[in-house]
This record gives sequence, structure tokens and C-alpha cells, in this order.
Amino acid sequence: MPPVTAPDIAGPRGHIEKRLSIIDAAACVFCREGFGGTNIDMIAAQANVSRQTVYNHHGDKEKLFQAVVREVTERINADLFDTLATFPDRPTNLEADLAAFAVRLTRNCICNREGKFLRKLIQSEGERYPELFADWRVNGPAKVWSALAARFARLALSGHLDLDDPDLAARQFLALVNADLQTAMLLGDDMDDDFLETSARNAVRTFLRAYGKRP
Amino acid sequence: MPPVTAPDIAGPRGHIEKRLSIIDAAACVFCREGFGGTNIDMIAAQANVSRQTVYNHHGDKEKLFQAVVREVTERINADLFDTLATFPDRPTNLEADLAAFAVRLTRNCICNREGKFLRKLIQSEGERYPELFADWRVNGPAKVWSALAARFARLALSGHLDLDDPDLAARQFLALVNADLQTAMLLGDDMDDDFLETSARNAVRTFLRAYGKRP
DNA sequence: ATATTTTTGGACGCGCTTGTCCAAATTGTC
DNA sequence: GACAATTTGGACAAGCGCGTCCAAAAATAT
Repeated sequence: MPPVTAPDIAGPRGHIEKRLSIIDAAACVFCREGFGGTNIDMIAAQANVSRQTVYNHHGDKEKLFQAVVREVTERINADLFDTLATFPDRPTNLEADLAAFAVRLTRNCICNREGKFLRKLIQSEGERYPELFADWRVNGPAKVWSALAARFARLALSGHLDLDDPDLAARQFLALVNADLQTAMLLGDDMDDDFLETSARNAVRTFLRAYGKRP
Repeated sequence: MPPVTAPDIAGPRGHIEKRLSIIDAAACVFCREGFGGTNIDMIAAQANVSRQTVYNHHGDKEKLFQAVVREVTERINADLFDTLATFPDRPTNLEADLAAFAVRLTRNCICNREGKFLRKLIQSEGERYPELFADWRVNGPAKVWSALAARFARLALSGHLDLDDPDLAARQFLALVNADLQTAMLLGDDMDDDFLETSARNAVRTFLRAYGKRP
């Protein structure tokens, strides 16, 4: 084993462009075929790259997979926190503002390519690589949930909501937002923007019937 | 190709006991490793059976997989409709009765072995074998949802609930029931009976705050 | 233009998996 | 006990996928 520099954390030396193109292609194929069903040739073809180049950049199928997971979880986390920052802390129209927030959440974090990939990945390969996702779970969703709960708590304090368990409210808000999406996903329906807005309105309306301030 | 009797729908001629043992083992291994990551020897070992016997009963890896999916979807459907039949049509204590129903739903259809397997399967292999699950989607969840909506509509007519869209109410009821389960699943927490009951109570309480009859 | 790095494509060995064949051992039936 | 069906284990060919090696070609830097 020659004293080669670590080939996965720092780029070997080549064009970063190909590097990312390979990771993108690998994400696509891994997502479609699963880890076991993927072979390197598929990835090379999808990335318009020779098979050898794949091995040059990421030494191993295993290492490549880990690089893909790192990349996707980082992107998803960034999207999650970006979207969370648009939460309506000082709502003018609570129902409309929450619905708009819900639409952003679904569009940017749940229905996009990374979201689908990550869901699929966690369920198919999550048990097999627990350490790969453990970090993401703690630094991603867990933090987002508690941050969202804090926002709801502030809305309660400022008199916009009536709730006693902000964490539960956050979980249920997300569940309601997902309600129509999951049925559509199971039935294979496509989800256009109209659908996203309608389902967000449904979710927020019910959420406010349960937790809205009564006059 | 000799005029052999169809080897997958009707049992060849042998002991049914082994036949089911093989399907059970195959379900277990397929669920853990995915279709691509599974090889017949794992299944044979798990079933305490020779590899040849696997081929004798179900001619092909593909056919075996299809048999497993048929078996699991049938079981899940049976469980779904059995549980649906215990819906509290004439509730004495609406909140408690709905919570008990929710617990049955989670325990018998969502958190059991078949439920986990099917979820994993649909997300990992659903795109690849669309026809395999199309039948199940139509005859399983779709019918259950509309049946559940009908129950909620009757509860509204009998004055127990206040809702205008029973289908939406059914979707949101299921979403709320799943709310705590999904966070627990993502974090890898184990879900004991106490947890199931607490999360069911949480779900029903919020559901009734939104849709319960106001005095 | 020259030197250096990266990419390419093809060939190769190796191990694993699938599916088949078959004779012997086991099981169940009459 | 005799007979039929089933199971077993082992051997086998064929194919596939991983990872490596290497020399030629292309791209990039100097």
C-alpha cells in the first residue's frame, strides 16, 4: 500500500468539476438501483466519465457511497436551515403565512431530489450503515424540530397560538404538512405546485383549528 | 422448456411447511439486504434448507421475490381490514375509543414486521417493479382510506364530529397517528406499548381539538 | 512549445452468484 | 417393509462486477 494522500476527504488533485459530476451521477444511480444493485459502470456512464476516473477520484465503491451520503445530507441540512429561517415570527396573516412556510418546506426539503434520495436511502441502507446517518440525524432533523418548536412557543407567547407542548405541536405540524404528500406519493401521483399549495392550506387550517387562539 | 406445471402459483407438490418457511426467510433477508444485496444462499441458510430446495419451490430469484411481495401484501391487507372493522362506530367515550383504535392500527399494521418490510420495499424497489405494487395500492390503502373516511362521515352525521371533508379528515387522522412514530423511527428509538399509547392519545387529542363537536 | 497532470479505454485476474444436474439420503405413505 | 416423493449436498459452467495495471491520448499549466 503506497503512502498515497487520503483520496476521499481532500480532492486528489484533479478537476473538481468531474468530481462533483461523479457524485451527482452516483447519487442518481444509487438512488434508483440501491447500493447492491449499482455497479461502477452505470455511474461512469451516467457521469460521462471513464470507469477508471471514478476509481481515481473516490477509491472504492464503499468510499464513493459514503461521499455521496455526506454530500446529500449536507445539502439537505443547508436547505432545512435556510427554510427554517423563513418562519413567520411576526405574522400578519397567520394562516396564510404558515401555509406559505409549509409550501417552502415541502418544495425545498421534502419533494426535491435530495429529499427523495435521502428518504429512500435511510430506509434501504440505514440499518446497514448506522454511523453514516447518526451524525445527520442529530445535527439535522433533531435540531430543526426543536428550533421549530421554539418558534411555535414564541407564537404562543405572543398570543397567536394556544398550545402547551410546543414540541408536540411541531411534530404534528410537520405530520399534517406531510399528510396529503404521503398519500400522493404512495399512489404515485405527481405533485405540482397547485397540489403543494392546496395540501399546505389543508394542513394549516386543521393545525389552527386545533391550536389557534379562540376569540 | 418442458410442460411443467406453473411452479409459483400452485405449490409444486411438496410440504407446504417448508414453502412458507422459505418465504418467511426470504422476506427477512430481502428486507435486510435489499433485492440486489441478497443471494439465495443467505435465504437457504435462514430457512434451514438446502439451496436446491429453494429453487425447487420457487423457480427463480425474481419469482421468489414476487411470491414474497404477494404474501406480504396479502397479510398486510388482511390486517388492515381486520383492524378497520374495529372502528368505534358507536363510541361511548369518543376520545378513548379513537385512541384505542389508533393503537390497534399502529400495532397491527404499521409497526409490525410486515409493515416495516412493506414500507422499506416500496421505497427501495417500488420504482423497479411498479406492477407488483399497483394492485396492492388500489385494493389496500386506497380502499382503507375511503372506508375510514366513510366512518368519519358517519360520526359527523351522528353528531360526534364536526367536519366537512371526511377524506381529508381520514388522511389527517392517519398523519397525526404517524407523527410521533415517524420521529421515533428516524431517531431509531424503540417503540414500546407505552409509547404507542401516548402517541395515539396525542394524535386523537389534537384531532378532536380540530374536528370535535364544540359544546 | 514543452512538461505535467488527468483522463481514457481496454485487458486482466479474482471472487462471487446464479441456475442446473445428479446421485445419495431422508422423509412420508401404503 | 416397499414405494414414491422430497430434500440434500456437492460439483459445475457461465456470467458479472470489482478493483488493478498500463500505455496512449487529451487537457492543462508553465
